[in-house]
Amino acid sequence: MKPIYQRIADDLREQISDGTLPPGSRLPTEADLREKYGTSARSTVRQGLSLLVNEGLIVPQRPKGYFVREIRPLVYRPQSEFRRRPPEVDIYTHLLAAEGDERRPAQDIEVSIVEPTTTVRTRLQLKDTELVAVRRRTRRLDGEAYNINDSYASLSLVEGSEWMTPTDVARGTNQVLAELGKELVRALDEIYVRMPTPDEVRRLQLGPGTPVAEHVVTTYAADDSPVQVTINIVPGDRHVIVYERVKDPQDFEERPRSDWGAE
Amino acid sequence: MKPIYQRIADDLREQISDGTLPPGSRLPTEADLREKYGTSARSTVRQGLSLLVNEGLIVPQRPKGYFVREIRPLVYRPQSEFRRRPPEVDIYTHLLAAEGDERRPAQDIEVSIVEPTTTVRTRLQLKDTELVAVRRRTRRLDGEAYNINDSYASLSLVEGSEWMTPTDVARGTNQVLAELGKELVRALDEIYVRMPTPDEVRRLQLGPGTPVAEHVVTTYAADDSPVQVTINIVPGDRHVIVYERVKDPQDFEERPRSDWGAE
DNA sequence: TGATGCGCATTGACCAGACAATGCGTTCCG
DNA sequence: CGGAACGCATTGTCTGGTCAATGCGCATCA
Repeated sequence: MKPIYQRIADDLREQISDGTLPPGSRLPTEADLREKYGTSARSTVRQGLSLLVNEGLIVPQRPKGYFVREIRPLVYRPQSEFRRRPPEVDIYTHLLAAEGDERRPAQDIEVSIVEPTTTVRTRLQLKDTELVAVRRRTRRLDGEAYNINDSYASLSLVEGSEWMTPTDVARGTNQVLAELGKELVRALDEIYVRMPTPDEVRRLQLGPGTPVAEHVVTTYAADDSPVQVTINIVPGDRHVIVYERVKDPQDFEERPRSDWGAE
Repeated sequence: MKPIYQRIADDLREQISDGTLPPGSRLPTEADLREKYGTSARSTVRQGLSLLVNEGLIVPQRPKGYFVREIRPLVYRPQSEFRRRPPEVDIYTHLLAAEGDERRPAQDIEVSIVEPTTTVRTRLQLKDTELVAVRRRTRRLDGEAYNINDSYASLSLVEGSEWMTPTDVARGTNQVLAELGKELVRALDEIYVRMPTPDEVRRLQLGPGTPVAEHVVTTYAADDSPVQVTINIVPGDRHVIVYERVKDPQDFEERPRSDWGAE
């Protein structure tokens, strides 16, 4: 026999996924459920609801009740600096509605000098004592934070340059790096999927049960030396991460082994 | 004044991140914590611990106690079918240890004919009545499931072909599609970050607080018609998703506006 | 009319227990 | 010596409450 709190969660989850409880709608109150499932203890009902909360399906709004979460992802394109036109030819756009949605963006920029974390140090191949400069940006849409974006570079490289101004750089910080002799020609993207830290929850105002993608970009100059590490924290409930790939003509008859879009 | 259960969670989280409680180590028992924080009610302590459980930091093991989770991500490379040599030149490998780790892989394959979900139908641009074939694979490493991989294609395209055999296809199913006149030349990757469904928890034996990436690959033929949709479910605690990008010489002096590795 | 205050429904935090389930180690017995 | 039985520590499920916090609507009053 399944525990009561699980039956409650399963039943409600079912109703959410089959549309009986559409996004934005209100769930039965704890008291309703307590009665319906014949379980007197409120904690049991709460235990069931907390499952759904941690799955990111519902949010409690004291004292109004529990509501089915509404999500509306934006498109996040790590490749956007590469592409000439938005997507190749836009055979995809019918899939990805509401791009940007014409809502006005804003961002905070803050520059400081810090000791690098291990993540940053290994990727920039720094010596133990070397310091780095960091350009921290929090991006907002209609005032709501939706993305944290911290770039790190060796202090000796960017010191005194425009890279370190805490304002928008019109021609782009990559251009600044290029003028410093480090044109970025290659990048490695690592995407880690995890739950947010309490700090991230605060800065991004994340609801419960919302995972994030930690998107670490290491960029390299033509001589294969790492130049910059950027760590993006991307809330899962507000974004789809999108990449486009084309078959490289050079690498044509290689790797016939496994399925494509697989592995 | 912060609630007790939060203080408990904060203190323990701190100890985990600063190494006082290393991965694999055992936490104080509920009774210990109850005493330490002077809170009599067990439920309060449990509430605090459940926060950490849902953040994926600890796992309860009845009746042994709570333990700090150990994670060891594998590298997941959506682009692997493109690349000729493993990574470009391998200037990255020092970052990504334990690639594959020489553990022997295995997979279940299962083929069936189904009505497409909305996700699949829109991406394959199918008519309402059209059926699709699906090739479902569950991949294991040392018996442990680590990846679900379902490919969909229009039934009329693959019916009767080797694509539908529920066994490994030596030359690759992409080759089969090529022989059917649909060589795959372009792909769109969408990555959604979310909590798993109960079904995914079961199939992948996910611990609590483990988010997943839903990686949807739509592949296109040379005439821009969609051929196949593959949905990968990638557990966050076992994988890093890795992409490599190179600056396209054609698209050189474009997009100077925003930072690179940014958006 | 408009602002103020009050009640009320609902969730948040906490208390003080009970009994069940489950691994693990120890003891006991053949 | 080897296996079965038992006890024990610990978490899992659930009972049956209390008081606090918080929006919201409604009534009250200037």
